[in-house]
Amino acid sequence: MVVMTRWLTPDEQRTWRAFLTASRALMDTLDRELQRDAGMPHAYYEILVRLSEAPERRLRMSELADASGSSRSRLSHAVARLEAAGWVRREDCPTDRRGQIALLTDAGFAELAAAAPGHVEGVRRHLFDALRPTQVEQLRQISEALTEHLSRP
Amino acid sequence: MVVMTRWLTPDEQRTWRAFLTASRALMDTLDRELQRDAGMPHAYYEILVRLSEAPERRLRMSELADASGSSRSRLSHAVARLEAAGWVRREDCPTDRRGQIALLTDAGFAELAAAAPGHVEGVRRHLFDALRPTQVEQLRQISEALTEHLSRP
DNA sequence: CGGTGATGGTTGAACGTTCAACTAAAGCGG
DNA sequence: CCGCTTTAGTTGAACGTTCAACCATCACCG
Repeated sequence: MVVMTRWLTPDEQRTWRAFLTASRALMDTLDRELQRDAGMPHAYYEILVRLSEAPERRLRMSELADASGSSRSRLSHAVARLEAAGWVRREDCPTDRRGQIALLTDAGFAELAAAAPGHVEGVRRHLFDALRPTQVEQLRQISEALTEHLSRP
Repeated sequence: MVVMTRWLTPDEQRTWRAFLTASRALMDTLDRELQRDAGMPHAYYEILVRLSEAPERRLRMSELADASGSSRSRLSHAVARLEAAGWVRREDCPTDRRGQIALLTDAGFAELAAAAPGHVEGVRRHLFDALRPTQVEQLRQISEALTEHLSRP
């Protein structure tokens, strides 16, 4: 079956490349800052954040994977490292013998508390300082539409 | 010196998380599709694209690095792999004996031509089909503002 | 019940990226 | 022309991610 490719218009082309460049540059910058100042990649930071927001600072591995946007495998490896660093602990799940619960230790919480201000400052400087309030609102709507669309059939 | 952290407002918080989730999901999806259909990660695809657009399909390594948003080191490793696959070749630069020129081979061009339609279709489906024309325009302006801002002092 | 498929999570290998160290050549000031 | 700094690019090790295979347990249904 022959299917015609729906190529991008020049405008779309330009938007796509601009988005690619901008989001890559932003993420790279924040990742590098976090690595330099807190010794951890952004993915690990986000795992700690999600744990810190959970009731009792504990979450099932799969919920944590969903919340932090990691694959299960990625999370397994990551939690193994975070556990070695003493920032996270694992416990068996009482209601499901297959399950594991990850919990943020006090040391992990302290680490997060130390890293947060610098990182938030970075997000503000590199992202929000570049945008007008209208654009912030637009970016939110675009992002939400995108996520909505991506999580469909 | 004590510096007060400029925390994020709830609106900014929401925007930041939405953006994070959306861009990660989008990139992951496109990367996975490209890996499945063309056997290469998105970063390699982009290197091939930039080479294909250059005069005579050749670029200095550093120009290629800038154009494709890679670090020099990343590009070195990547080109080594692309060369092993027969898609790219290296040549000495005649005007600067330190320099290297990467050039896209016919095999590489063919590979790219085979991969492009599927990938473009993915970009259209996952990104542009989710947005209204106004939003596409907004996203472009936001992205350009961001890049502009990031490439400053 | 007992089988069958789905779910939760881990593992190791292959891969790609980063970081710091390094070589070599170019540019520049005296 | 000689040192000094800068630029171009590579290298290897450490790290993080992906992918596929895997084990264990659970849930459902005949």
